[in-house]
Amino acid sequence: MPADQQPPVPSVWARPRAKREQPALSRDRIVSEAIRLLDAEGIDALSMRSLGTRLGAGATSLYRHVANKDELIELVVDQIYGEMRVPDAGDPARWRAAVTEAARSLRSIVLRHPWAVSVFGQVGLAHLGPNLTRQSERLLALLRTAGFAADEADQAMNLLIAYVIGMTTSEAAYLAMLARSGQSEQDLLEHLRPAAEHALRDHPLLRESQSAVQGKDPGQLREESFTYGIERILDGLETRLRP
Amino acid sequence: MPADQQPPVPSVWARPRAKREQPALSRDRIVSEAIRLLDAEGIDALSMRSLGTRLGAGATSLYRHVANKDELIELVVDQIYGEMRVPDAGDPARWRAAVTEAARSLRSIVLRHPWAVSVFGQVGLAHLGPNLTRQSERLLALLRTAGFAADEADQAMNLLIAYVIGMTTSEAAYLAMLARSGQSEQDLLEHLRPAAEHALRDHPLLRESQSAVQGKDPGQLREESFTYGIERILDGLETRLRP
DNA sequence: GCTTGATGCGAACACTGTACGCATGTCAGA
DNA sequence: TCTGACATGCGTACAGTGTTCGCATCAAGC
Repeated sequence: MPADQQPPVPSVWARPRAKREQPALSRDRIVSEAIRLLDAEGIDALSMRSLGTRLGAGATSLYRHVANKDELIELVVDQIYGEMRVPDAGDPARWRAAVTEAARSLRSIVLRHPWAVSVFGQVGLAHLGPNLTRQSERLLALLRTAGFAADEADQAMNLLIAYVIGMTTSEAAYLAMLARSGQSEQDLLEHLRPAAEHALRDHPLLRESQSAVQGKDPGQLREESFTYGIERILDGLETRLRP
Repeated sequence: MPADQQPPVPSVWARPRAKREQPALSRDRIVSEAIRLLDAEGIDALSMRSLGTRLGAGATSLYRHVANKDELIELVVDQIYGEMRVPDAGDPARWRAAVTEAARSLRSIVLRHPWAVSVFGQVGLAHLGPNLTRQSERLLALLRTAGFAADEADQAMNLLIAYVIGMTTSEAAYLAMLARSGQSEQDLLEHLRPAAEHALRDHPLLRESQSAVQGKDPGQLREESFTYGIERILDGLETRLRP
């Protein structure tokens, strides 16, 4: 090999790259850019190629830091569980308020990241991720200080999380459809009106329920409905604390 | 064009097909074959091509009866809601038993069709499908005769369905993973042991809960946990009926 | 017979996840 | 300073995806 490997007309710009000036590619950067992409464009827009491009990298470079797309999604799901806020276990008398706050926090995560509900079914609840385990431990502490024994606290936690996930799944799926339609919620509902009327034709009770909420603010209704469920669950749990 | 379009050596077997001897392709046949395919091989195995092949048809023929894959999935989801059994509204005093039966029925549908949970998030709850609306009407009737007013019955129904969907989502995702692993549940748990111990290292309460159920039958535990949640929800609802 | 409308399907397109092998950059030790 | 080992990035390629389009075939009605 010749000693001089430079091209005939050397130039700083011709050299590949002086140094690795960026934080390079890392699992963390990949996961958080994936979340940004998902928040901005939804689940269908997430491909290894599109994500790679956003990171200024080739599609296949990601595979150095992530085993495959499924693993990436597990990481992404655990990451957003990290946004959950569970109050410290404190005054046992205020356990209802604390649990309610945790539940609202989980709901708001899902509404902030509505694509999440379309991967919960593949990932389960990502049972072993560090963030989910951390939050579970804190929620469990809340219930234990409220007075539940070890095994029952676990069941109570499952009940609470299942309710929040189930409720927000239907909310988030609806909101994602709304976003895809590009219309305002009122326009969409107006547009769906004939189909809805036809579907409820032979169902007087559903019609009655629906006309009872006619004209109210849909967002507030969702909020109230969520709160109603939490309140009933807490009522049901409370009967176990003082027989 | 020449009058004789037959090939030089005509034959019955050379002719495309004598008659349309099969029930042909129809939306119903497509949907039920899709469910068979999903039950047998899971969500990843469902492609328009694989489904077409199973029906003895080309992939693109399906598009004559179904707008696209998303619509097919909506139809499939509504179809399995049709398997739900909701008791007739009868004795108001037995509303807890009736609601419990409906909830168990919904759970068993999801466990029979575990792939469903990975599409709930895309489809919402398929709000306008004929089967779901029919079952909702029946569940609503149950709650109305139990004594709930129109608007509250609606919220109670949302609470119940959200809980069942949320709980079974995590169950079904776990069971799907179990099925993919090809191992028995005991083998899988043994195999996951080291990872689980590492994940729970700094979480004493989770460890305590987990060791409390060590050695018990996992299937029965899931059943008990589900029942616990339903009971608490019904307790919570009951406080609203007799103040 | 001829026309019309519904149905099936082969070919093609743009895209997907990912395996493989090569090039490059970093660093430890001689 | 040279050398080997290793980690990282990426171009290429492959099998498979959902879906569009235009052409062939059928049944029914005039």
